[in-house]
Amino acid sequence: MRIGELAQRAGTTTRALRYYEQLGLLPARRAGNGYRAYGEDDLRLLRQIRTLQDFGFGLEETRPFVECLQAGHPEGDSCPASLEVYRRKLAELDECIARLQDVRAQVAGQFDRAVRARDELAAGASAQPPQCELATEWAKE
Amino acid sequence: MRIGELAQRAGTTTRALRYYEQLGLLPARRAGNGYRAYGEDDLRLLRQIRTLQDFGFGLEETRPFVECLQAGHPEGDSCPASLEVYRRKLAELDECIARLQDVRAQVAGQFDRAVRARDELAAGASAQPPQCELATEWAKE
DNA sequence: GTAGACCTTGACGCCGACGTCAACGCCAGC
DNA sequence: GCTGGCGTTGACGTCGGCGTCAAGGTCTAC
Repeated sequence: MRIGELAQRAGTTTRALRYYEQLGLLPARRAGNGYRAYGEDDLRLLRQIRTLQDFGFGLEETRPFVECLQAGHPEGDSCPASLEVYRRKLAELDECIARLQDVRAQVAGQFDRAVRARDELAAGASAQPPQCELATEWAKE
Repeated sequence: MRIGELAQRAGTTTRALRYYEQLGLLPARRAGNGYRAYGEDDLRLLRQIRTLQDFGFGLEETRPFVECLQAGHPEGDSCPASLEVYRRKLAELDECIARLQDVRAQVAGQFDRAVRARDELAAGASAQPPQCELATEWAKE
């Protein structure tokens, strides 16, 4: 299989494959004419890479999984190093989610405060509109 | 106030301030010798920028807030354009958090599956250890 | 033989928010 | 006058994961 076919079957591009090879992540045999030659195993590796990438893993973080498959193990995560990456990544995800939730709460607080301040100004001009915006008001204007 | 002092008081660097000026975000008056000259108002603007940056806002997203302050409004979020940015950002945050939570669940699933597969292999060699790992096992090894 | 569809390497571009360095100007204190 | 610590502009580097040329080689079909 040549690079174009592999790229297409994996839903990626030839440029990405060349990049992976440059990183030593997905080495390729060479045909007599210098063309890269891939096998079905490489498709497997590539799918593993793409899956992890969709999870937000960096390419270097996929390396243990790829090496695990290359070593002949049944799954990319059959090796301790891969499990370690899972653990690290889960911790990162938890931290990231917690941070984002905290930020969300703060931004929502600022937003509500700003809206209330605006409505109080408006209340001075007209009569008193009932102030029942306890939570975030959505898609106004 | 010269650039170094402002940077120090705002907890940032001179390079960042020059960058903001380049973007037209934080323009500076010039002293006779060509030095940038800032006032207390600029410190206010700068703090607004930094606060929003800490929330994960891009510099362009801070612009409405800065312009709002520059226009003489009491707060950076006293203007409709700023509220609009808040709304967009809240939506982005919600989407991002949901995506991360989904990813977290998938990674945790993969991790648990891989761990069970490993333990099943180990169970063949020794006796049957009680398999009670319903949830994620943490910090093993 | 020639068009065109594939392949090769190499190199620069991109995004954001600066870091870092170079080479120079300005000013205060000694 | 000279040193040291500010300031100035300009330009290139960083990080990741490629996109996008450019200039050529290779193979197939007509």
